[in-house]
Amino acid sequence: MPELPEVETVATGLRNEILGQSFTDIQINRYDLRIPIPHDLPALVLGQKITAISRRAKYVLLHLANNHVLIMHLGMSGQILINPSRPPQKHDHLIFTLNNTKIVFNDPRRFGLITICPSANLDQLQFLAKTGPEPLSPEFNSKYLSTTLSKRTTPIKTTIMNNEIVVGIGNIYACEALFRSKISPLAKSNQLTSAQLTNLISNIQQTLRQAITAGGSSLKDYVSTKGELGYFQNELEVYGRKSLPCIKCHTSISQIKQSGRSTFYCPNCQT
DNA sequence: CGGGCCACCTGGCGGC
DNA sequence: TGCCGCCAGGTGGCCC
Repeated sequence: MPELPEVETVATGLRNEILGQSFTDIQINRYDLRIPIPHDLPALVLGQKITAISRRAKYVLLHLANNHVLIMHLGMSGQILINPSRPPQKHDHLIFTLNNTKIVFNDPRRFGLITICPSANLDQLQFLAKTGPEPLSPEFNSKYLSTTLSKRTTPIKTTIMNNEIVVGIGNIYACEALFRSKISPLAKSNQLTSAQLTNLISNIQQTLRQAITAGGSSLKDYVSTKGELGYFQNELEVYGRKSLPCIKCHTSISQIKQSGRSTFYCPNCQT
């Protein structure tokens, strides 16, 4: 279930628990995640102190004292659990131990990944090499967006989910931000006015920030229990509401497919 | 190069 | 109860 706010929440949770600690053990139960776990990962990680923890796009980055970065991605179904009280489970693929803390990486669908690279090579890493700005950064502004979209005829929803344009906006937040902006997900990217783009950016940022705040408030539950509490489910205004009345105008919410992904929108409010 | 489609993998749910 | 098909919050590759 991870979108950007959730990954941010995970990174924050890890920072609170294991920043400054060193790896004392690693148990790898299976190597074949989306990409194979490198066989030299344990050698590069064991004994190393975590000097910083950050997030880039939907990747959690653990910066190590030996100038390597441990990179983790949750895919569609991944969880990172800190000292879980539950017994080990089938899809606990990797377990890190740091002094008294256990970090469990669980991912039933194995769309997630764990890898490591020298810090200096991070930007050239396959997954981060061609990525656009962070949605919450100053670089993601209307000037950037209008320039980048000027020749794009792709529907705006597909565009804001394109990591080369802007990273970290998943399907739910794309739907929610477009709803708040009263922009149709089908609108061609290059036909939006600069006022619309400014408004869209503002709504993307507000929605993400709001969800990060919500994630933070239930952080403890999230890391200590099941993980899939759906802490922001209550705040969703359009996602998952097919055929239910729009909360603003009571028109029935539509569900369509765009680039293979479900899109929910109000055909009356969003034009 | 832009844009659409598909595959990767497992589990949950609704329908029959 | 059981089986089947469909669906899922991500991402990159391939093909036109």
